[in-house]
Amino acid sequence: MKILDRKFYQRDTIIVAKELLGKHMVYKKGGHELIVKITDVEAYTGINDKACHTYGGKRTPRTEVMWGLAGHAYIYLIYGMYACLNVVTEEEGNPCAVLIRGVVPIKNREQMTMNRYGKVYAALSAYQKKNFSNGPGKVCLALGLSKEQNGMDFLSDRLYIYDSGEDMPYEIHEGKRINIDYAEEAADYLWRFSIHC
DNA sequence: CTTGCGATTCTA
DNA sequence: AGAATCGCAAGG
Repeated sequence: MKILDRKFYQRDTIIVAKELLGKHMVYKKGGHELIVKITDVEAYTGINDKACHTYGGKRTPRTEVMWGLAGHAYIYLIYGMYACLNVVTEEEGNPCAVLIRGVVPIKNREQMTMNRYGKVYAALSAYQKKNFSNGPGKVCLALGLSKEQNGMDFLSDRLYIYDSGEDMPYEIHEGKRINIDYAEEAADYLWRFSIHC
């Protein structure tokens, strides 16, 4: 088990996105150690990417974290009710990030179920189990992440990503990013990466 | 201050 | 297919 270091994140966003697949993310909260495997991500490549929040060099209080050091968490609120988790990449001043779209629970699934539904896992419907954390809003709900954790460092005691050492027999699926129709030609870039599980 | 809308989710 | 729901950014 090897914790990803700063250099891992300070690289090309597409590469980091692909390499995050299959890695384990740890978040400790309220005495619980929540661990998930990353299965679905999207790359947002900064000022030249029409779908990116920093497109055209846009720098606002919300996007400030993306302009900073790689390996920090960029968490923002979407549609007034859901949080989305991103990992900042590239060198400082090159505001890019990887959106975590989907994960599967590895440890403390029961706690995640409480976070999300206030129930025990066994009480969930088949539909709820199947779609437990397969969307960016769901990932944050399950882990208990919200805007308050914006700017957290992925190189800290409470939040980090590690390589579990298991080999990656997975085939990486490439597709178009979701819900960015406004981004014109950038909407067609194949910058969504996922593994099956 | 006002306005328009979004890297979504759930239900019908 | 539609509603829920509000922070954020841009413009006046």
